[in-house]
Amino acid sequence: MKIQATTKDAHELMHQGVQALSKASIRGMHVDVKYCEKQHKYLNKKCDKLIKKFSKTKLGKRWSKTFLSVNWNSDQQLREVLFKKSGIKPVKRTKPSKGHPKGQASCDNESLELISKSYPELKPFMEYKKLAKVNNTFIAGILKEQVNGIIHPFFHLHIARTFRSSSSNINFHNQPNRDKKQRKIVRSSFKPAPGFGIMAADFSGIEVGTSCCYHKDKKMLHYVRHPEKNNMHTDMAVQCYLLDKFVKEGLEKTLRKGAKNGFVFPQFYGDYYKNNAASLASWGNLPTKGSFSKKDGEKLITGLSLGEHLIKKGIFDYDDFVDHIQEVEDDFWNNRFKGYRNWKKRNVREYYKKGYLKTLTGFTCSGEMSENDINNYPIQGAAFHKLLKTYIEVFRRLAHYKMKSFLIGQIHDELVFNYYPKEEDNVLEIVQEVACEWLPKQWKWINVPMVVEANVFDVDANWAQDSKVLELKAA
DNA sequence: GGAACTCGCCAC
DNA sequence: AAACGTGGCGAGTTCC
Repeated sequence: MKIQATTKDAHELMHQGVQALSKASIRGMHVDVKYCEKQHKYLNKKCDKLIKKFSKTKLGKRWSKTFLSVNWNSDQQLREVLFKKSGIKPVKRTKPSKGHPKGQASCDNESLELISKSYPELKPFMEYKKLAKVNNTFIAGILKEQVNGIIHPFFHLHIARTFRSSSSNINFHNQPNRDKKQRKIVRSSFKPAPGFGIMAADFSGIEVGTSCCYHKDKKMLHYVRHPEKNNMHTDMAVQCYLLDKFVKEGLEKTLRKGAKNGFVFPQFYGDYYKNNAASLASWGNLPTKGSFSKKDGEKLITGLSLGEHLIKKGIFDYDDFVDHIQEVEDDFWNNRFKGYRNWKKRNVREYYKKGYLKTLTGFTCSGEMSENDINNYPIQGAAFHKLLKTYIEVFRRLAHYKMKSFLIGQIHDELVFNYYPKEEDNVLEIVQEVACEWLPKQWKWINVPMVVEANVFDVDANWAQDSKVLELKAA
């Protein structure tokens, strides 16, 4: 696989991008060293306590007896204890590799979660693993990289095969966000320069929007251009779970998330209905084998449980549900988004004919690619390039107007600033102007509105504290 | 004592 | 027929 900037525009994007991003690395971002050190000690203590608790249980004792030198961080030892000494049946296996052609019995969190239903004593151990990850990877990482309270994460443009960026030392791209507890612990470490505030500007639905620039699918364009009329993820939740109506509060909101993260996005990346069904079931609190019952799933707004509701619709067990999701998949590509499907077919055909692909942003991908790769790379790359071009221009304008506010980095579809309080509105205005109006003028192939969600944190507040949210759109 | 591999998990 | 895209990194393990 090889990818090259084959237009002047693409070349300039890389050169200017490298310069703008390195300036952020050089300037760096402030971290709260005292907080990190305190948190590090506290988490170590907490981890010790959890392990002490676990080591007194049956499984814990068995582990100690089995090995001369116990290592609570060794998955190999855990495997031995669970699957050999205790006779527990593995939930799934790891990917086949050189050393293990059939894969090994997996002991990831998903497996432990299921096993813990019969062995609740595993709970403190699972908690330990979570906290150890936060402590050793994130808090320790910051302490290791900080110099005088400032870290200097790198942003690379030459690593990702899609010409996305990557980040290292520390990796600014994977700081915990979804899990509230982890987010709080880790993001509290990041603070603005004294007297400044943190601001983050997210491009909403950038990958879906960028896919539209390629396939121009009518229905998807309608969804993206008129989100207030129809909402793709809501519609898919209704279809996947056979809802009669969708209500914004309650379980339906979770089911919408399920449809988005368990069906729509995985489908875009090339996943298929069997995996989707399992994911959708777990989002809906349904069993992934056997019959559904009244007890399954939380209550819908109608008063019925989700399990009860599905039985009423003729979905009696998990296998019925899988069949149903297969039909949803079929409808998704052959009916709802057939324009997208046709583009994928054309795209693959073109690649096999010519041996390379072109992205809308002027990059050429050649070499060996799978069909999923062929349809993903151009979208993922161009989506990031929208952010990068915006980053460069915003950077240029901040300097041009001699503003104090500055960019500290980027997270794929999100610009991150330190804003100077008096310039708050100016920064928002610049982002709005550049992202929503200037960018679509530069790249005429952009056929969907650019929408930005700005998160403005209080002055001197850290990255985990409250922020106000503003939506920026073209005037 | 380090390189390479494996697994797991964090982000988009 | 097969079956999820892109990264970084910690920790354990294996091999040289």
